Amino acid sequence: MASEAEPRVAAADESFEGVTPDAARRLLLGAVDAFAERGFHATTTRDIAGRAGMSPAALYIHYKTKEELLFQISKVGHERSVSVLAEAAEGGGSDSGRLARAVRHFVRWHAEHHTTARVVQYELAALGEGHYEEIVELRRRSEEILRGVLESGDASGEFEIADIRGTTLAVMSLCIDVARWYSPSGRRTPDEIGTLYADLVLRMVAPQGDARGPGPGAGAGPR
Amino acid sequence: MASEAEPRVAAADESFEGVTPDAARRLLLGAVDAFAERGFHATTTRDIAGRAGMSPAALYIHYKTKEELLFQISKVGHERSVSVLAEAAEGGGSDSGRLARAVRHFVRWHAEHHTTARVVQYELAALGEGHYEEIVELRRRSEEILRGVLESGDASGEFEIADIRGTTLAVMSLCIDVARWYSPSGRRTPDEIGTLYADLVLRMVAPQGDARGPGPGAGAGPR
DNA sequence: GTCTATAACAGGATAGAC
DNA sequence: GTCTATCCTGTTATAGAC
Repeated sequence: MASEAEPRVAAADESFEGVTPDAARRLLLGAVDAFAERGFHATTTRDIAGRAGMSPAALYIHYKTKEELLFQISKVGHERSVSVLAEAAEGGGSDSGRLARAVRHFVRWHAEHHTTARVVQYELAALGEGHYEEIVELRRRSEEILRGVLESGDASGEFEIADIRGTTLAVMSLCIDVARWYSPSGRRTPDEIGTLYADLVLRMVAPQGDARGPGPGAGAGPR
Repeated sequence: MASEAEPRVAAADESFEGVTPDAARRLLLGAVDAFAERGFHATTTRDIAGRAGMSPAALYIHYKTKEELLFQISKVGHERSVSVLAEAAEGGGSDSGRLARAVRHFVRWHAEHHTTARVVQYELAALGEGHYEEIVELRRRSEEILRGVLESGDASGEFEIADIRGTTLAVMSLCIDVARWYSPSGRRTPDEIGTLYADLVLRMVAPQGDARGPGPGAGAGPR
């Protein structure tokens, strides 16, 4: 069933195109696929090497341990996603425009690179001690970028946000979870999801004119 | 560090109180903790048995395999979360009230039972073939319940939703992801998060009076 | 039902030839 | 740099005493 020769790496993830030499990159791409499919712990080094068309031993020329492979993926992936978010948020325009762009691009990244994103978002716990700390710092930056946009819009009155930290968390969460459920065979393209989500998020922060739902206790019913 | 005697099960998760005999329940609770902390594949049967204050062999009297433990957790957990959602959504009141209640309770469940929820939401891929199908059916039910509320509110004009399936997915996603990031040592209680999220979701679906963001290209700025 | 002991095997990582 | 062969550890699951 699973042929063990000839490189077969499904992920055409250009995030790793800077990695050299070629064998190291193939291993990284193989690891991304394997980790995304089965999780870090369930993936064997034999599997990774096989996907790269190499013997198990060859892996250790390029990476000291399996965990180092995970760390590289996590680092490059986080750097990419942070830079996508930063570029979108730092571009000009109104805060609404910046927020919509940030959400659209961040979501799109998580869908288009859902294999990488899945590893990045769901295998953090498998990182070694020092490595984990380094990654957490990158995650903190994402959150700060997004919070900056929300704060700016709230201050100018363009948004109306009761709980900025909580809303930041919710928006991040919404975007990140795309990596969990997205499938290329699903109904929507990454861009469609990004556009839909940008709209939903703008609604979340839009000032409430006055016409709020007519029903009783819309915010906090009893019980 | 890790003592191997005496039952020590952290999760006081009442979801499993119906499980008998006592040893089987302790094993299940130990497995929930272990799977949530380290993931299914990284968890050893020694660890699970140890948490239940038993020897590794004793586990196999109550469960045929490690996967069967996962299946039981997943099944009971899904049943619980579906019933929490169903009760909240089926209660009376306006559609806004029902939606707010559904989100608040569903989120609260994912926070309060974040160990169980983490296993339920993130270890699906480790389930055996037949077991996986059974669980997917339960997940489909959750989605249908939520979609029902959104459809009802949209039809009556209480909500204004452009893309019902997409919005259903987004709301589910938002709630589910709480299990990933929630920590009991965080700033917010499960109920506070539930209330915040219910408010954000109501905003997502509220009719847009007219006062939308003043900035140019709020919805879809050029690239 | 639980224990101790162990079978049977898989996986991470290394040695040394090419 | 890559391969084949292998070491060694740790894992699931079982056998048989109590």
